[in-house]
Amino acid sequence: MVRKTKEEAEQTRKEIIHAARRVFHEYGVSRSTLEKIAKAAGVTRGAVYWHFQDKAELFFAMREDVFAPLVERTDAYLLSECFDNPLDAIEASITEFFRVLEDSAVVREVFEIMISRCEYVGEFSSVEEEVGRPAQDFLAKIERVYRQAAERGMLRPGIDPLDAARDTWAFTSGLLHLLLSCQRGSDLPQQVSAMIRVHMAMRRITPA
Amino acid sequence: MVRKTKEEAEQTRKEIIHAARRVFHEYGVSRSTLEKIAKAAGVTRGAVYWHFQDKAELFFAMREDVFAPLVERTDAYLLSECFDNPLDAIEASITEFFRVLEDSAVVREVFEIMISRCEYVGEFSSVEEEVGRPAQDFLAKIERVYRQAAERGMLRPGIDPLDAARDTWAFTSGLLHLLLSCQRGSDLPQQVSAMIRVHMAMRRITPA
DNA sequence: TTATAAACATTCATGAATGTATGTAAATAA
DNA sequence: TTATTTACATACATTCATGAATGTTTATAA
Repeated sequence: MVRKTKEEAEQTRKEIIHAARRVFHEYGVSRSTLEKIAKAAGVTRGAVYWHFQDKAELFFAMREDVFAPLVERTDAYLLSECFDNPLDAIEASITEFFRVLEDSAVVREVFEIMISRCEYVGEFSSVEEEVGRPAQDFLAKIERVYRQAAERGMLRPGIDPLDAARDTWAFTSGLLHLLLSCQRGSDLPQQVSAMIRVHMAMRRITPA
Repeated sequence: MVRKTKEEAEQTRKEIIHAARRVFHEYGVSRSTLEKIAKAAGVTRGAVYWHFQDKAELFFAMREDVFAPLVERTDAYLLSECFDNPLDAIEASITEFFRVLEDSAVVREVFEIMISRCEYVGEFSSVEEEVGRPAQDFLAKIERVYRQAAERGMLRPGIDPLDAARDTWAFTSGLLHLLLSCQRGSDLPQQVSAMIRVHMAMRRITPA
């Protein structure tokens, strides 16, 4: 049975992406042969080559699948006007990010692949920029929000908005990396939300 | 001419390690063949196999070469009794770490290899633990120093030493990752020392 | 002085992994 | 209904990396 219908074809495409994620996660990207991925998806290499030009394109597809909706979700909090304190928006956005990371095994797997199971050289060096861009964007966004907080007198006096943004930027990046590389027995996952709260508390005005 | 003297042999061993670093950095670990490394070192694969069992052992040797002295240097600041304010010890230690990273191309290359040019799977999954251990140790050490600062009344009231330590821990890790993955045109390297100063300033008692 | 072993170089067999080329049956358009 | 794609599977050629085996000097110990 060859020649599936369009929907079926789209389905196998998704299955290949899912299989790629599992195989990438288990063996690392460079040791993940297209044969292994194909087998894990229940197809042959022919199918993989039909849907994707090569391993790199498959990698990009896998990444885009989870990245776009994640950025959209966190931005919804960050840019929301519903918070009367902009600092709450930042805290909610970061908290949401790590909640998704905790709840969704798929998202976590993709991040683990990107952080500790992929070599950013050759065809993959462009990925580094694509991964770096959201990070840069995040810095720009929280700087704006911190500035709003300062204007409304809700940022602790003496703290420059840009400085606060850079510090939160590094904090978030570090927490992500530590979380993904922490041993199984670590209690870090349980500390995450508290760490975020403490981090933000340090830049709030003291509640008299 | 084969059969070198012991010192010459040790010299070629070091040259193989240096060559490995350059090749790892350019091609990534998995695409770095022992043939390439050997050629870069001016020897053949025979020499590489003589000194190291396989690529993994060569990788470990390269890492250990720069890691041990670096930890020693930063710990010297962190555990020094010369500072009358423990927060200065933390600040000096972190600053020193990033200064070495900025000044030494060798150190930077090794960190870049470990962070974005190596897949932590298979024989290399143990590296992740070895890299994670210094990070865990760092957390424990700065927690102790923060506690000293609190006892001496030099930590801003309302901040728990453990909370401060965790926040600094994440900040440092994040700054490292952002720095190593930042684009060439970025001005982040110039901001590093200021960011550290700002970070620490937020937990110092307000200078009246 | 000589036997031994160190410090490599060279060669070989083997096993992947990749990309491409070709085969094929069914869906779809005309 | 038939011609043409589509959506794969199969087969093939080529390249490349690894590990082991073996060869070759020469330092070094006895």
